[in-house]
Amino acid sequence: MVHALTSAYICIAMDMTRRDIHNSEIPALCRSCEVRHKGMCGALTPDELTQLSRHTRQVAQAVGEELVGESTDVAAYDNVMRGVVKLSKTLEDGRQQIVGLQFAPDLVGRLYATESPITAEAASDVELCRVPKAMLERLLEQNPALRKRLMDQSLRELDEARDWMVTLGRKTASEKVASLLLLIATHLEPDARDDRRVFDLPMSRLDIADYLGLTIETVSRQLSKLKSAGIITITANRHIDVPSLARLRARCG
Amino acid sequence: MVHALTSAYICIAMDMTRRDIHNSEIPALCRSCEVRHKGMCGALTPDELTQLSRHTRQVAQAVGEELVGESTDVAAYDNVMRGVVKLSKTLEDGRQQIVGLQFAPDLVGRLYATESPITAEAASDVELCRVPKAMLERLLEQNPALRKRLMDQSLRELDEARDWMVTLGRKTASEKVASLLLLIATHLEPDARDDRRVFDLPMSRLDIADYLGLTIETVSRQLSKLKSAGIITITANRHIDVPSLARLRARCG
DNA sequence: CCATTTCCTTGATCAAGATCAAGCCGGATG
DNA sequence: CATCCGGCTTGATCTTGATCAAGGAAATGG
Repeated sequence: MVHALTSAYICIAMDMTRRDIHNSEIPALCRSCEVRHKGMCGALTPDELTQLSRHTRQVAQAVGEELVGESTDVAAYDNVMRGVVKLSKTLEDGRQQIVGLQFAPDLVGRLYATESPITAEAASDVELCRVPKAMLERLLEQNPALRKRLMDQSLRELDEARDWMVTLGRKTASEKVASLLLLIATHLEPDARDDRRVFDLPMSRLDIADYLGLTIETVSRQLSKLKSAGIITITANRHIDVPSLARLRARCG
Repeated sequence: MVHALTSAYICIAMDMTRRDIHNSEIPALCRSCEVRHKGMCGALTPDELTQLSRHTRQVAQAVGEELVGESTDVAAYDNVMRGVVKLSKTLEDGRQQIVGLQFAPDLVGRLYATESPITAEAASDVELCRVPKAMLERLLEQNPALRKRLMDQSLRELDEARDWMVTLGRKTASEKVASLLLLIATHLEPDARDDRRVFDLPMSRLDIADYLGLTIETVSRQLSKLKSAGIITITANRHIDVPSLARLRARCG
């Protein structure tokens, strides 16, 4: 299920399209960047890129594999190339809460911390570029553009976390489920022209429940309700068709 | 109720005690920093401080006053000197969720954004130092120490937001209330030696409910339960005595 | 191919917390 | 001083979502 990666590169949010990258001075190792949106390559000098590529490893993780554990030493940062990574925290008695999802081209890993405050796991099959911690931090030191990218990602994640707190604290079960579908639809089909979205849920019902602070039964019931209300169509458990994003959004509270 | 501020200064997290500040080269305008823990002054050169002080205003806000509104232009950053600032988001129908609390010496305001994604309000009476947005961003450009401070604050806020997501999504009402008391106790009495904490709640029951994703009735009931269980003593509605922090923490789930 | 297991759905019941309602308390006001 | 008002508490009832339970569907493995 997991495709082999074909070259060493690293991508972090950068306002540069793939075409831009092709046209730039950036060495070949960066050219094959598969990330749909934008890659960070442009934030680095050719020298830095060459240096980086020597230490970067491509990693493929199957569903459920753990990238970093809670209260575990952080040895590397992972750049998401494909798939979805879930960030979670667990209470002593096993109750779990997913506190964030990361899509390409996010960087997984708490900057500067020696110990990860959260667990990062592959929610779907995932492809990663793994950079040694010290390496990235050194680059960060000397490269203002890269620094700004990561500052922006952190601030965006903070905004997203706070948005989600509203969902967790104040929305009903059906609003929660609608909000999640909307979130995933906009991340997986960001550039669709019209109001329709078709995508595969990159996570299990349990993951959904843990992200929404619900039980799987409630999630299942709410999805069934959205289905019978004609807001969505579900086939093969994971394949979702949202004929009108506007109609879905109206359910988000 | 709000004390007058006595001099222009700005304080942002910095590993420098008040004594250090007194002993340093930093000009007089910084000396009267009232923030208990650490001030940022040391992160700035005397020149920068002088320049900054010309543009900094001291502001006092009574309970309930708004510092920045949701989707409102950000013109300045506010450095909290005393009191508690609540960060909140509101749904169309009025449901509200508090998504963070800020204590001295936090900086209030979404860095770089032109539009604030959240509302910031005084939860208690508050004293602030207000810096023009452009000014701080210019300093940020040229001062690595300051940049690191703010990066660290942002990452800490992200960690805190994610911690709170567990509270919102997976804890019971009584665990939520216990978690909040613990949070406030550790912020308001950070350096108490023993296991006892005595403090005044810096927020109303409604604020507490909005922070915990509960109703005021449930909050009230849970506080009464903690009281009758002998975990806490409440006098005058706001004054809390926690004889044993460990016993409280045991309730936090 | 069938057996097993995991994931998902649906139904019945239960309980945590919301809602509705009444009253208390302390401070402000005339 | 009496009244008013906002913030808080407490009680009664209701609703939402959890829990318990059973069975179906799809993936996995022999």
